[in-house]
Amino acid sequence: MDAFYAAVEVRRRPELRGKPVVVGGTGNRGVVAAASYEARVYGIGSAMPSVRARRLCPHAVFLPGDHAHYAEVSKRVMAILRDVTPLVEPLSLDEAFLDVRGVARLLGVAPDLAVVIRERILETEQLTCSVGVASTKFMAKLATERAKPRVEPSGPVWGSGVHVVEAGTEFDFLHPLPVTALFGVGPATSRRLTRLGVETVGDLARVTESSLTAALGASAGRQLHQLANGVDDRPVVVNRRPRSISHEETFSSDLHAPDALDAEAARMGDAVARRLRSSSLVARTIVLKVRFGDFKTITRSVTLRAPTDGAREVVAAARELLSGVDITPGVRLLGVGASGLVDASAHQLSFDDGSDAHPAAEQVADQIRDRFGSSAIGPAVAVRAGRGLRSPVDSEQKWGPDAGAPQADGRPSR
DNA sequence: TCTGGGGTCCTTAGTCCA
DNA sequence: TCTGTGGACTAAGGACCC
Repeated sequence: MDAFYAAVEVRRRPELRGKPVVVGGTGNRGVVAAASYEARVYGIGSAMPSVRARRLCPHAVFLPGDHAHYAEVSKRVMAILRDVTPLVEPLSLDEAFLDVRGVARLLGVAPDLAVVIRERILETEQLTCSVGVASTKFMAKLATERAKPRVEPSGPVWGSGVHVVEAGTEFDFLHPLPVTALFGVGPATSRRLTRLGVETVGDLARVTESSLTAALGASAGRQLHQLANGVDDRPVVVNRRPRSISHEETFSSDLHAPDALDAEAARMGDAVARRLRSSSLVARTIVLKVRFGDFKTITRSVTLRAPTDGAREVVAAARELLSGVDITPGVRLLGVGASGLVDASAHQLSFDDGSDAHPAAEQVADQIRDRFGSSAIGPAVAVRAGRGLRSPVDSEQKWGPDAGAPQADGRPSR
């Protein structure tokens, strides 16, 4: 999807059409989640601090974002794709891989299907998307980038919408691209490759695999060597089970009070447990993430005796991990996560595993939240500490702390 | 400039055990 | 019984993606 969150907001509020629209954190610690192409003309891009975006284009419309709504729209768009083929692998809310080899005889060849998909999404959702067609996943992704709208100083230039990499022309397409275009090449890898004299994918293809593995490690070296040479045999995978579930939050100002942090850990642990239950998963490992005022980030984790989806166990583990962390420098961000996930149904509870994974009280709490909203009930420690019971959904809607959010520990702002 | 939130995967180091 | 080795597992951190 093109500038997905921003496009969805413009659809809801047609008066914003043609204007620079920025979706993301509205506070001074937030970042941009999506920018309309009109906003990108000013140099605004995703992951940019909101403060900087505001400086670049003060008259842009800044919106806080509505994750639940985007998820709804995404579900409908994915349904359109599944109408074409059942082999759909969602990559995020606004991206998916399709394997259309099996439906070509029935519905038409891939380039024609790409046009059909664009038309259907535009017709039913009034949203534009770009489609890349190629013989491998990573090449299709690069082709999609080529099909997307571009930004020039004079304004947005709407792209072709579909880009096809014909068989036999893969290297003509691939080799002139900068290495940073490849999936998995970020700033750190790019720096190392520059030291090897590698600027383009073509340069990369000429480096031996052994040189690459020596510079980047066995896994990354091998993978990049293959990609640069057009090799990518990953299939489209339809049902991926999540590997981890987490909640984290940056505070509007650093927290110092142990009680306040303890309450936050409890609230986030409760939210994580609830999401585990709603996904019918249990977790073996609980992870606490702490980012200090100087941005130094640590994680602490514990593997439980038995997998759980119980709020009591998750919260207890998170609080225990927090108690072992020196918080005196002040905490900018706190997060609680669960990994080592297995299907709840596959996990047989034993009599002596120390957990009762589905206490009746938690099921009732889930029902109350389903009916009256997620702020209707929460862990007592969060209530006692006077923190609002922000729900997982509320948290998902945020890209950084609110503008003007109250100080959680009552300290004056710096 | 000043860095969100949700994820995935990889590397390294330490420990336990056969 | 002692020692070495390698695999499995755990913990922590880093890079990367949308």
